[in-house]
Amino acid sequence: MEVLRAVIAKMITISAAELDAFVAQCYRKTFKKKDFLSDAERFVHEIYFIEEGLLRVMITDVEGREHTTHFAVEQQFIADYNAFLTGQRSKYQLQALEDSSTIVLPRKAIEWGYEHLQEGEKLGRLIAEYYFIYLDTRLQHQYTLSPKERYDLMNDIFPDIHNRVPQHMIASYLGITAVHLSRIKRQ
Amino acid sequence: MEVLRAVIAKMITISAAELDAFVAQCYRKTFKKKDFLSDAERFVHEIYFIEEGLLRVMITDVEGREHTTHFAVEQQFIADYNAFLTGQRSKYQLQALEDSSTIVLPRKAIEWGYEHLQEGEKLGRLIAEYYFIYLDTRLQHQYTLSPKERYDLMNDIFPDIHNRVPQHMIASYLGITAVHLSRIKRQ
DNA sequence: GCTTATTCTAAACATATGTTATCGTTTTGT
DNA sequence: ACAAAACGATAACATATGTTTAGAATAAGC
Repeated sequence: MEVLRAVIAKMITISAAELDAFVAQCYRKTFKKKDFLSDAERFVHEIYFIEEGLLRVMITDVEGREHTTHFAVEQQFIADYNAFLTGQRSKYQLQALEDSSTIVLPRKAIEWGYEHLQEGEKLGRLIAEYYFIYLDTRLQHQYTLSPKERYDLMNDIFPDIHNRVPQHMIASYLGITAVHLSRIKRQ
Repeated sequence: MEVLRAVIAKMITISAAELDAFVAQCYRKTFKKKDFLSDAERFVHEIYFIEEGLLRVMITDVEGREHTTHFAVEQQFIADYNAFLTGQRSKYQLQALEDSSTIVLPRKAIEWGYEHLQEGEKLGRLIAEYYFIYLDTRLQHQYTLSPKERYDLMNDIFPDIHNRVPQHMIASYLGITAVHLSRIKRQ
């Protein structure tokens, strides 16, 4: 749990005792490649912290088509945070794209944190802000960048993604089809 | 400022004295139809609370095309929250679509709130969460609903929008062209 | 190590959606 | 009250992007 402790300690001021108490309420859970952490239509009561591996968030539309909306790797949090917050059924699925090791932060631990950690609310605020910034920035790119530019940007930010996830998922993440991405790369 | 006080009091537990002190750091600002509250490429240091009127958030792409990303009305907050949080230059513009009255929450007031209000951090968390949920839900709809369905949904949620904003902005908000929206309505 | 499944590219084809232009109608500003 | 601007509908046309299919290259599973 060392990495999780370090990540939290970087976000807020927190004592070792507080960290102990918080982390004691979390537990490790591992997933094999292609496992689903969480399915659509379920109620969501946990956030995952990724120790090792690579996961994605996807959503399935009425025609049964999958859309990948998010990739996450080591030292990041991942969840259907919307369903977690609103209490509504999940619309997303979380899936491991590699064998992965996660730490589960159950709702109880998080709410305990809001009440008992000195800066628990601040941690919650920072996480929500982080999620918002991530989403909004992606949206901005969707509006202002061409598929090709989004593709190049992704390669800058996450250079080894090609070796870790299949291209059709990258295409989906970029909002285009696999065929179209292949065409773009040709040029 | 009564409405702002009420909205805040509904979100967190807060004393009248705290509210007084907070609200004293805010001030009213009015805008005429078509005025810009805030321009792109600026640094953002305020959040607006809408007392009266209707505003939009828009972004301009490289080809000079405007995309409307958000409408907001009475009793809602509006801002380029991304730029506010990250300290980067604004990518969005905020524009009044009707003569509007707002209350400006300067960064100083908000940061003062985090430090001095009993539940200041919680208020910040709730606002960030609200923004996130809003964005994420829109994204979900973009993935899973057809333009026609998104149009119908918008009419359910915001029935009088047609009388308040021109159709080409609604189309832009839905992610389609004005011509296409006109075609959809014909059916 | 062999067999099966997955992945990427390519070509041919299909189409939803965008673009441009026109024309009444409505709204706005002075 | 009038002129100018903005707006909504429509038609004709253009095209970027999606769809389907096939085959060769890789990777995965037992």
